[in-house]
Amino acid sequence: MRLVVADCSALYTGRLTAMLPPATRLLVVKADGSVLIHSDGGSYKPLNWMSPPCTLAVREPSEEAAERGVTQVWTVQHAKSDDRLEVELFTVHHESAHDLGIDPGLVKDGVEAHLQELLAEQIALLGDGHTLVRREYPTAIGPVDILARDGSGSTVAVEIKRRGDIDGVEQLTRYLDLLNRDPMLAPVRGVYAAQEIKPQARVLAHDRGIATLLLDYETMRGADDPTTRLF
Amino acid sequence: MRLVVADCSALYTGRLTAMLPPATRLLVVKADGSVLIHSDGGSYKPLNWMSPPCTLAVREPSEEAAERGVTQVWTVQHAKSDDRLEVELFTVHHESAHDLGIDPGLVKDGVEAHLQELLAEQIALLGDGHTLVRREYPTAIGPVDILARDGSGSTVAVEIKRRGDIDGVEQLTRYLDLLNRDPMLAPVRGVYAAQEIKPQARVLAHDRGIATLLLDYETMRGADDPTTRLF
DNA sequence: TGATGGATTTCGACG
DNA sequence: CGTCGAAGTCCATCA
Repeated sequence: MRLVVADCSALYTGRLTAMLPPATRLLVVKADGSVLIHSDGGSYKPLNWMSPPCTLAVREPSEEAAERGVTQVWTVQHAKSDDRLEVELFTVHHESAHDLGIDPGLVKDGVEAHLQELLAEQIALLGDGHTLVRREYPTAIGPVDILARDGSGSTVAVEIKRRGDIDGVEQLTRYLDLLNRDPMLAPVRGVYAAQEIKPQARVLAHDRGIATLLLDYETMRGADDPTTRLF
Repeated sequence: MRLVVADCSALYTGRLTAMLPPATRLLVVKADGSVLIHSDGGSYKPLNWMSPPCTLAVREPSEEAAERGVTQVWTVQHAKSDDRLEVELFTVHHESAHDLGIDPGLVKDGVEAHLQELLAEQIALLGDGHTLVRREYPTAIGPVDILARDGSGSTVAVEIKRRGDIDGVEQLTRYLDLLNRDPMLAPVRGVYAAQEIKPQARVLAHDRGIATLLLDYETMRGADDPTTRLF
């Protein structure tokens, strides 16, 4: 990995065109040739970048560019598309290279898949007497997150989201349309379960006879068997 | 901005729980206190990070940690939530600090808004005889990207996407349902225009009587007035 | 290898 | 300040 702090300007052309006026920035060149241009603010997203696979070529500035104070020109060309990033470097304030080796990677716990696990374990959150039929119940248009039966034996389809937006309601509606055509299952009720449900999504869901269920991850995690946790 | 290259491990707890085993990585501390942990590969996204507003506290390791070789512990606490990032540093290979100043920011050209402008200018792409009614035609559930009339005077509603996914078809369907209730406009045809249309979206659109139109940005940009371009 | 859907999404616009 | 939709989205999973 190469780190360069320099005054620079940049031009990206590809899926869009984006220009970066001259300023002092951090340039990171990773082992795979990818380049990140970071400012001293914002979030984790660089101002500009090139994703691998790509190649970096460093060359001398043209005479015209040299007169503007440019000392190096970086051309980063994507290997499989016309995406290209051109960086003009003026003063270089810092430069260093480091051997990092390969990274063992990240271990995650607590994403939507985990919410689904927990709700399947704690299916009574849907109401007393509910039993799990199965997770990822397959249909022609994709799997339903959870299929269950309520106390009276009728079918319940559950769509789980971390953030309950309107598109999740659309998705569940499509599943319900399909499931209700199956005489073995019909009538099927819908439940939209999420850690957070947007007002518009709630309104649309209730409008379509779909119940909403707010999931409390901390509580659910607390109630689950701690031996199944990753760490 | 502070740059540190060090052997480190990290633990993030907040919206999820994520663990990073020990390895050599780049740590970036931005002026606003935010922290990025980058490996020497992947994309522009860090392995782990903390977004501003947050505060970084550096402290000595506990006795137990010191015995494991830990030399520093960084605790990055989000200001408004319980999100927290804990980094244990072992050997530090590099450390430097740089004053970057504020960044003038990025200038973009060629996003969805631009596609909409170009299609409005070149409305005949919908077919001979089409005329523009207006862009961002307001409805109760949000603005329709483009409203036009075809050669015979009947109304056409256009939804524009860069990438034509299934949700765009759903969106246009909702608009059409609504617009078709207006006797002044009905019957309204739908056109789904995008630089790329996913097969499922195409099938669903045609199933609902919605036409699809593939947009070629380069050609459209070539046909437009070059003086209106940003650069 | 391409399609699909989630994401610690981030980011910008608008009400 | 929330809400909503786009993004050079990235990314893993699955067919």
